[in-house]
Amino acid sequence: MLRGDITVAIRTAVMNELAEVGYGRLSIEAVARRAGVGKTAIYRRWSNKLEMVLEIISDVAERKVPLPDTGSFAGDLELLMMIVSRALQHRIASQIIPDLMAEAARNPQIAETLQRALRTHQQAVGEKLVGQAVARGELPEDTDADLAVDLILGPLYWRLAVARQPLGDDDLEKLAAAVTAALRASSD
Amino acid sequence: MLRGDITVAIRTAVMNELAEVGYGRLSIEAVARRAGVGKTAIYRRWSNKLEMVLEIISDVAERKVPLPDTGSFAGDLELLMMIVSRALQHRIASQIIPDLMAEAARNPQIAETLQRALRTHQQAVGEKLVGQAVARGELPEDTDADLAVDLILGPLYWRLAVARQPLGDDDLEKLAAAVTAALRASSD
DNA sequence: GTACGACGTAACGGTTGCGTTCCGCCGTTT
DNA sequence: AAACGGCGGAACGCAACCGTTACGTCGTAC
Repeated sequence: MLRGDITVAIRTAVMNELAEVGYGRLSIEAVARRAGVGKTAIYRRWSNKLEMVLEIISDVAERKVPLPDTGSFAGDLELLMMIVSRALQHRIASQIIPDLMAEAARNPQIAETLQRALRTHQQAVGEKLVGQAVARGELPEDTDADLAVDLILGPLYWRLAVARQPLGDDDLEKLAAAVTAALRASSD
Repeated sequence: MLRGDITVAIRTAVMNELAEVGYGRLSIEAVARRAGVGKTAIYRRWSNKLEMVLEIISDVAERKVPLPDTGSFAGDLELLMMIVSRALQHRIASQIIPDLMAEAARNPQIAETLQRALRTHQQAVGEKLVGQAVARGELPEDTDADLAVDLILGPLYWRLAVARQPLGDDDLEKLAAAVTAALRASSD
């Protein structure tokens, strides 16, 4: 019964509004204005701001990242880091993600939604990446997948989302090499 | 002329309010209420919310971190990571920092203030740490100090401020060992 | 062609915050 | 003793947004 095109307009309006003003200052009225839609159309779909954002965000966040398998750990790692760095340099994502992360620190529902989306996929990616490398003999058997995830995503997130410094291909290579060295030695 | 005790009350109220509701929803009225102070006392000191927060934050952020020098790179690194992890696990800091980081993405003035505070100190710490280690022959001469900072702070920030998973002393050791290995190999 | 229902518009009363102003109080300075 | 000035409190007009309601339009299903 609800018109699909209008739902889409609202969803993209929410994303853009989130990027521009953040969750804290996001207002239903502004979303309606931006989407060219009446407030009623929004309240017909969701009962309040939190519910609306949660539904839209979790929908976007749960789109799976393709798990790399290039045949070598170095290749997998570089591909993964490339994908993540591209994502974190995307205009909207780079605004929304840190904002929601910060919001999650004080809103358990947002935290849970993000954790489910992030952790599930990232942990899976990390475990697959490490598992493949261990199976190939490229990494020690006792390699810690969680540690690997921290080492891979941490510097990328820090550099791109926090320090907000551009990351060139050469930087990416250096980073990948460093992470590889770190994990190779991790059984010491 | 302005009473110092009142200024202090306002400052701490701002910090607590920032931690609880974030910059986006921080209101002068709430700060005044929390500080047990009239709005006039606030407007007598700052002309608006942005100016107030910037002044207070930059004041706090510019308190220098003691630069470690334990005599060995491993010692320096572990000490630094311990200090940073302690700071990031502090209740108020762990709420305020990601929030302001996210806000910085859309407010150039906040971005500049944070960059100045963060970058200046972190870069200095990174360069000193790496410099000492290189001088002692513990790291290759061409070690990239920026890369080192990314590798040291990235995983910590990711783990504590983003993923919000506790970091035990053993995890810290593993992380430090991994970073050391990464940097040792970075001249390859 | 009639009934249904989602749509936009407009308005509602209520809340919150803005930045400003005026007041009376009170401690300090002179 | 008098003047000064920061203080809290209260109220101002204004703006934004909340969540809800009523209304008229329009496309679709029956």
